[in-house]
Amino acid sequence: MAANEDPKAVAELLWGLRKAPSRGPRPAFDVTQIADAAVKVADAEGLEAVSMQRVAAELGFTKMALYRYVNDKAELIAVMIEAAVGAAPDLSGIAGWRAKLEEYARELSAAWRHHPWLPSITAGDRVMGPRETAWPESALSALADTPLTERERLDAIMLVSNHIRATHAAAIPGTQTWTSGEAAPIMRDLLLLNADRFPLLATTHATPSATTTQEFGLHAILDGLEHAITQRTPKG
Amino acid sequence: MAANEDPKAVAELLWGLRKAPSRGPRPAFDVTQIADAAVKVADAEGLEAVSMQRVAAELGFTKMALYRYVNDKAELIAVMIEAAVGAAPDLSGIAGWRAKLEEYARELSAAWRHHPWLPSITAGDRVMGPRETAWPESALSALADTPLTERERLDAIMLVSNHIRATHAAAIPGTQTWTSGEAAPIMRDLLLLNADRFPLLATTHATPSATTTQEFGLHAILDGLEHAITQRTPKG
DNA sequence: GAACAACTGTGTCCATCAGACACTGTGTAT
DNA sequence: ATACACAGTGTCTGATGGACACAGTTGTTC
Repeated sequence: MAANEDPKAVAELLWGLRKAPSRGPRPAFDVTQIADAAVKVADAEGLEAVSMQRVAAELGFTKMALYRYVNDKAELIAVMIEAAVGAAPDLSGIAGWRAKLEEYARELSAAWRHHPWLPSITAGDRVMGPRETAWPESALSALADTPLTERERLDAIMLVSNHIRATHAAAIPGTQTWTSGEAAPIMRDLLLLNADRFPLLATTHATPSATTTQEFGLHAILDGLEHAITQRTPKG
Repeated sequence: MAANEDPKAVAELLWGLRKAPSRGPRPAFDVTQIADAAVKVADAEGLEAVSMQRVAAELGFTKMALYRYVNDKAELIAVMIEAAVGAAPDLSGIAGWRAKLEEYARELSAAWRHHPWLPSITAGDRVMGPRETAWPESALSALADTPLTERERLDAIMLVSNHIRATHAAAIPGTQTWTSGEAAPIMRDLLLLNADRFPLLATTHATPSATTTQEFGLHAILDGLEHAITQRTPKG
């Protein structure tokens, strides 16, 4: 559980700056095969099933062989992410920043739906690979014609991405927050039992609505951004 | 690393439904002392330093003694959360839903600042204890006089909470996104080296701004909610 | 008061994890 | 031909969460 967390080494790995050796036996595989195998395990059995042992077994090699390609497990995770994120969407064919951002959110959500373990580990300070980096680049393009400052554009796309991330679990099939998962029904019973202490929560029966939690939040965020944009746009 | 994840058992623990035994030796301590010790470790050395061994040592007992009070580590985490979350804010003295939500966001942010490990583990489907449950109850009170539906109110407060959670790390002292952490400067160098592939990101020099990332997002969210609220409010 | 049953904390054991290190074998450069 | 750099393997360590048997303690029941 050490996970060296050496961002410089991770960067060299992800951006192809590792020097290829000239002498010695040919490697039996490469780092992308490791990444693919690990992604396969994570997709099938969850991220917690991904161990050096398990991934090595998937490739038919011993655990320690992986350490020739990857310094530690943190690097394994890094290449997994880079392998699992798909191609960033091209938003140039869409008119208007709002439609672009909506499409971006949809694409992001779809990518994460294919790899449910992805959103949780892509949070926080981290070195991204080139494929992943293309995503925020794409998102920024949506706001290019906007009067927002560079800083605000960055904040705006993080706001959208973080919202999709947070609502990801609740947005999976047709489930909704407070009604999905196995903890939710128990939580509901507890609230009803303690309705005197938590009247607002207890009476919130998760009324079915036309929009999902994810849609509601995205809509609100975009409305808020629109407000900021029109405010900065000189009228006339 | 099993973590039984039995939400029913967790609920019994957190809501005080565990039957107290009548016979046998008196317990040397109780579950709240375990929780406090674990919180102390997490605050000082991070969540990853919290192991059964470590917490038991803190109390001067063996690891296995803890299992008399807690079924597994998942329950340890659960009582840690309940012990660490402070008292939910009372928003009744504040006028207007927007000011109330702003205060709520501030309080939430402050609570998490005292326990930086808290936001990451409080995400997702989970059984909450009574102290923690008081928080969303408090947040809902901010929107009570609002024309939003129950569902929308829930979605709204989750939107705010999730935003605070996501921007928490970046909001710590005076740091900003893309400039905090040890990965950020490396990421920056990579972007400059590959400015042709990522022109928008590369030229985004994280221009200093008056507002923080957290403030910008919260402002946008509240603007969006205001839009939804005024839209539903019959004019005249 | 004695016997019993419930309960306590302890000691021992196991599987699994990430990772260090020594080793044998292999291919290339000299 | 020989030396060297590299490959994958086997073995070991320390930490993890947790199962289980055990001896000691205490309230309940006779």
